[in-house]
Amino acid sequence: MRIKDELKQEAIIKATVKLVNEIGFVYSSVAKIAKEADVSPATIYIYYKNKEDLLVSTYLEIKKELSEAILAGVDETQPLRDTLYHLWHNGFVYIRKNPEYFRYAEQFSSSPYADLVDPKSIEQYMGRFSRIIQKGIDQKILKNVSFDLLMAFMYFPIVTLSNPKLCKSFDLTEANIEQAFTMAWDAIKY
Amino acid sequence: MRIKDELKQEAIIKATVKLVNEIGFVYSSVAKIAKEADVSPATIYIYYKNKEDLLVSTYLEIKKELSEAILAGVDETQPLRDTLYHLWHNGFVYIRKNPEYFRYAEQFSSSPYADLVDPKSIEQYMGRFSRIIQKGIDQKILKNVSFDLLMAFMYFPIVTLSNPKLCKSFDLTEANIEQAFTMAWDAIKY
Amino acid sequence: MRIKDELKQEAIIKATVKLVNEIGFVYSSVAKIAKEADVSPATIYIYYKNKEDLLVSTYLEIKKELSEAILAGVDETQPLRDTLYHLWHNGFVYIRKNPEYFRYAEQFSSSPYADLVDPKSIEQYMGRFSRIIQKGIDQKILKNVSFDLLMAFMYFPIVTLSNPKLCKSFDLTEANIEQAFTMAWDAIKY
Amino acid sequence: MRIKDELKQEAIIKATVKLVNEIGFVYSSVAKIAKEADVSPATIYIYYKNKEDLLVSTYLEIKKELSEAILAGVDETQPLRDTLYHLWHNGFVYIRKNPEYFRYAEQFSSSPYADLVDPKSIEQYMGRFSRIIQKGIDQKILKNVSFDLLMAFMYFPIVTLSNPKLCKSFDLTEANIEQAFTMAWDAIKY
DNA sequence: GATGAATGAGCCTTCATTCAT
DNA sequence: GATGAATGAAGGCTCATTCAT
Repeated sequence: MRIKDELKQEAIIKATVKLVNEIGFVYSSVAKIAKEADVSPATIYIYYKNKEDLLVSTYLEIKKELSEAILAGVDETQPLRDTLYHLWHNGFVYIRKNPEYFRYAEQFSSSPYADLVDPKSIEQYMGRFSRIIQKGIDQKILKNVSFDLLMAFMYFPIVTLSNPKLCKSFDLTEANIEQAFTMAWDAIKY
Repeated sequence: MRIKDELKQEAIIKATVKLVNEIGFVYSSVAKIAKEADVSPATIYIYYKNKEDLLVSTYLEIKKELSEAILAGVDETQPLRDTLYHLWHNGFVYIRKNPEYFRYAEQFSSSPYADLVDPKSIEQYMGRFSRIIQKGIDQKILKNVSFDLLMAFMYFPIVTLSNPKLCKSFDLTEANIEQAFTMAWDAIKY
Repeated sequence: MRIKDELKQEAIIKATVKLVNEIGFVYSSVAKIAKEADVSPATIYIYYKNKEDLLVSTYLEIKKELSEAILAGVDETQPLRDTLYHLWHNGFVYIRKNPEYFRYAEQFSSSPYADLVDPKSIEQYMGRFSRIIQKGIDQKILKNVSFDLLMAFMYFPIVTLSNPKLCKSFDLTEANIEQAFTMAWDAIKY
Repeated sequence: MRIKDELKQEAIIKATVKLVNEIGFVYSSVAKIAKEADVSPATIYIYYKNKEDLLVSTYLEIKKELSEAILAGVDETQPLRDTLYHLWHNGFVYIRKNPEYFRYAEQFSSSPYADLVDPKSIEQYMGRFSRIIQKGIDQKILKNVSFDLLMAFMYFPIVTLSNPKLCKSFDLTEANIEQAFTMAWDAIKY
């Protein structure tokens, strides 16, 4: 038996991301993705159970990459503000380097496919971040509010600001990233 | 001749919103909407030029309602913090009362149909809010940062927190609304 | 009771002919015809049983006009060649003056609606022409061939030559009309 | 992989021709053609870009066949009258053998789809015929009149006479074909 | 493993016609 | 008589998926 061709799978993922970015989630049919990847539609069904599986897997792959990128090089022994800024900065840098992956994830999140993702598969990436936050609350460095609230000011602004549709004039420069962080920090600090 | 049945149009809008909330934007076909509204598919085309028109019109209608609700009773002579809290509170109250309209608008914003909306038709609702913010900056009450940044901490958290998909455990109680505002205010105040 | 408005009926016929000429038989929907005639679709159903009736009636109306025009001023006491030329000329003149009626009739003839016309309603107009022809045969002025054959060379060339789609460069000038007749006459004469 | 099933494509063409002949151009929907061909509607779109392409391609195929049939075995060294009779006869024979193809072509020619055919693709078949005619004019065997006029008496009568709708009692017997030719020849000869 | 052919279900939209005023 | 609203059926076409090689 032949083994699955990694290059082929990669081509499929790239085509998926590219098409979703170019023509949107709805119009990215399996046939079009196959054509873009220079592959038969049937081939996609060798690597993925169905379209849903393709889209969800691609999303999870990106989400994993993003999470790893965000947590890269984090040193929890540093002051909390520095640690959080490190995370914050990592997030923006990843998006700046991989805007098309980020946009795919954004589109996916607000599509009906999002409901199909097992929440645990996302939360696993949050574990460490969650613990860092909790420590900040315990030490009375952060406001003692719900996790959702802290996320709303420490994580989602990254997404909002990086979305050119929502924030047309916010460029991902170092100065802007830092200025935004100051605001986020002011929001959550005790 | 027969006059247009207002109830019929309303039924169409309600069916549209309901279906989009239940099964998502993509799967809400004209046929399904018609069935839900207890109307012939062809009837929809009496009231709307096409599917796009139906969806966009419904969105604009909601956006208008939301904007009016947010600006209702605003008194700019009050201290800025009070004014902004008033707006903030109005927003959450509207969403609490019309969660299905809000969710429709959210899904619409992140769909390809969003590109079809003339930006001006949205910005018109922002005018007054924008002036209030600018005054705050001029008086050095607010941080002197870009409008996008202030929006990211003063407006989009409303959207984020109200989205049960993103914030599962954030209920729109008065206490939570106020707590969230404190954070937003801390983020933007000078 | 009110009487039917002749102007309205005429507007409907004119709109029908105009639209069929402009956008073709297939695309001339009742709704479009109604709009062109500045009338409600329902109104058309007051004057005509259904779409078929509208189209057939319009056709018959034109056919009648054409037949009358062709036979106008015919004097059978003249030499046969002169009589036939008179008819021939009349035909071309009518078409030259009413190209849109002619084109409508042409399109109708080759549409499925044509099958719905009672052949008798057409043949009635042919009666006199038929007798003239028969006399020519009896007097051995014309070839003793079937009526269809004589029509193929004495009548259908009018239609063919007047159809700009088929004969792009044949203009309906007097010289051309006469030249064509000479050929037709040569074909049928004994 | 599966290779394209030639039988399937042929079935589609046959079904198209059959249906157009039976129920007319307008009512021959893709769905009905598919059913007649015992094929899925979607399959038709594998072989043809769209309905237009299906109809036009079928027409061109027939036109090509007809043209080849007409020109088959033509020997220009023979006397012009014999050559033309050969062409004339060939045309009738093809139509007699393939009446359904001929009727399809006729209906197509007078449908709005006809406008979509590149005139050149038709004219190419006319080239040789056109040269034969021109030689006849130069040698003063034929009347010195426009090409359209010669066509009106040498080509279109074939079409007219073969159309049972127009000429109910003209059978394509050898005697009739010859008789008709005599008339055509009389029309065009010098 | 890989493919292009093949498909039934469903898409958005328009149709000829009737209804209610 | 005249109308615009209303409709079920059907239009052409694309979809996610499976088949056969």
